[in-house]
Amino acid sequence: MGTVAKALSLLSQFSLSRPEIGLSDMARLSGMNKATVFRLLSELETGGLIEQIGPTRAYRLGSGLLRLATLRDAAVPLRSIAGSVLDELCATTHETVHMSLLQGQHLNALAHRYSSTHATRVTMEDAAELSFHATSSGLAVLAFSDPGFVDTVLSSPLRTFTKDTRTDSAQIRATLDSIRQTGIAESIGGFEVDVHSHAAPVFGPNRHPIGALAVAAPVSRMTGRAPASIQRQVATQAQELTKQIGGFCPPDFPISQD
Amino acid sequence: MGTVAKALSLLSQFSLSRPEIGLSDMARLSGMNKATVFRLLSELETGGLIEQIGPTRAYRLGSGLLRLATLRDAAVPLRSIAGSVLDELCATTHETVHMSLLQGQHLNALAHRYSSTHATRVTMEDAAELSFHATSSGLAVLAFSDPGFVDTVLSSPLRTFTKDTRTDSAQIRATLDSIRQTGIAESIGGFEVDVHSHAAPVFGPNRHPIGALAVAAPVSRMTGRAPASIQRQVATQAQELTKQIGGFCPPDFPISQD
DNA sequence: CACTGATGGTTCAATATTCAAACCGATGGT
DNA sequence: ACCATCGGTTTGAATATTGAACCATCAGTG
Repeated sequence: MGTVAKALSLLSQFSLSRPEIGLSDMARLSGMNKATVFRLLSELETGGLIEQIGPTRAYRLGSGLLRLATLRDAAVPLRSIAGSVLDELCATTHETVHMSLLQGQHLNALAHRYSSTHATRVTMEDAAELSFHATSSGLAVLAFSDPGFVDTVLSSPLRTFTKDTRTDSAQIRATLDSIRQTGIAESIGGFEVDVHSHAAPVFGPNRHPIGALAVAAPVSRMTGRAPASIQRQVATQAQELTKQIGGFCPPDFPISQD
Repeated sequence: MGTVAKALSLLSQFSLSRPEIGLSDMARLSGMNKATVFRLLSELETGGLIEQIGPTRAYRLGSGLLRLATLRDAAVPLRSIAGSVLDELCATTHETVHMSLLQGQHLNALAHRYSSTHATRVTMEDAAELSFHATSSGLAVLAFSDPGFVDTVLSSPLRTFTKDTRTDSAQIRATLDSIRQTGIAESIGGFEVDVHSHAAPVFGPNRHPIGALAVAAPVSRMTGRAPASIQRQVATQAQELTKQIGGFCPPDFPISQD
């Protein structure tokens, strides 16, 4: 692992639940030497990617990220594009919709929209981590990830979130096969009880999945023609999103492409 | 310069006007060897901070920045806080307001608001670079930066943007002294003709300036009591912003602090 | 077609950087 | 006073980085 990769791995130690990390903690979390971590953190700090807090001397993500994200957004307005896609999908499905982003080994919620049509809705938290095996978004991404990554994910312990969480790796592989046929993933109460969600993968410029677009509804409303309708809509919107960010579907993706 | 710093310096080569950069270009721009640049770019890519575009093989800022910026924003909601401060300042001054962020050696616009009160307004571009010696925001930041940085800035060539741009370094130092007295910086047509702007610095947790809050108006409207009113408002809002992001004014800052 | 000058990407020996463990001063709890 | 922990610094030994030259490919040009 190169030096830069190590430095970047420090960045990914930060999360919603751990927004600030001290030097020694960081060394432990990353499994690297304290001196190494210190130097890396110092360099990241002068680069503005992290900053040190006064009294406790802990580190947190820095303000320079805002500028870089602004520039990224200007070059490839994913957020705004995703925004309009989310608005559209939310308006037509009348359910909670969200988009997630694949970040290294993790899938995280990036943005979401609630519909005001129904009194009950599925609630979400931005930047929340999504499980690969238990969420529709995770399955959608996994189905089109390279086999090595799938092996990595499925060979690590699969957490049970609800009584309906599927944790049998062979069964999940079968599910991935069927997702590859349809381009749509589904999870019924596997991550949160009473939530039935559909998701479609979104692809980047390298034809690899970069995330997923999903619709999450209460189980009770997903009856009759509702699932089929939502599947169609989430699939087309995900396709649209892929196209607008300059991405391409992989050759084996089932839905029409140009 | 360490390896990580070099890698990060590649990131800062991207700008609004150069959102995509090829390998050779990047090597030229950064003054580093092509092989070095390639390895750094590769590592940054696996880290998700940049990504490579299909056909042309050029590089651009990556989607991983969105997640990091989201996390940063969750930890220190500068963007949302700045948003409400900008809204407030815009509503009370009826002029274009913006916030800028100090990023290493550069000051960049981060967010802005237009007022719809007047038919004429000053327009802005997000992530645009602001000159230190010619803008009110730049002067506000410079006045409270450490002397070494001031020397660096003032000893490099000072670009002339308009006929009213001040480029005499001794004169600028005198201006900085008076800014230190008042806590407010001013620029009349020094950066863009016909623009009269006022700015106040915003401080981070280390009592160092992290950026500035500014109000930019047409020269013709800055008459009578208008400047004094704007100065008061931008100063109090900048103070408020500093407080809300967990920052502290330096000991020599003239405006009341706790 | 061959030549030219780009491009992105790769190789390898010389070299500068990074690593790991021990150490330091300060702080805080017992 | 003690012990543990903190952030930070030093050391020779180990390792990664460097830069020039090289390759394949492409686009334009005579």
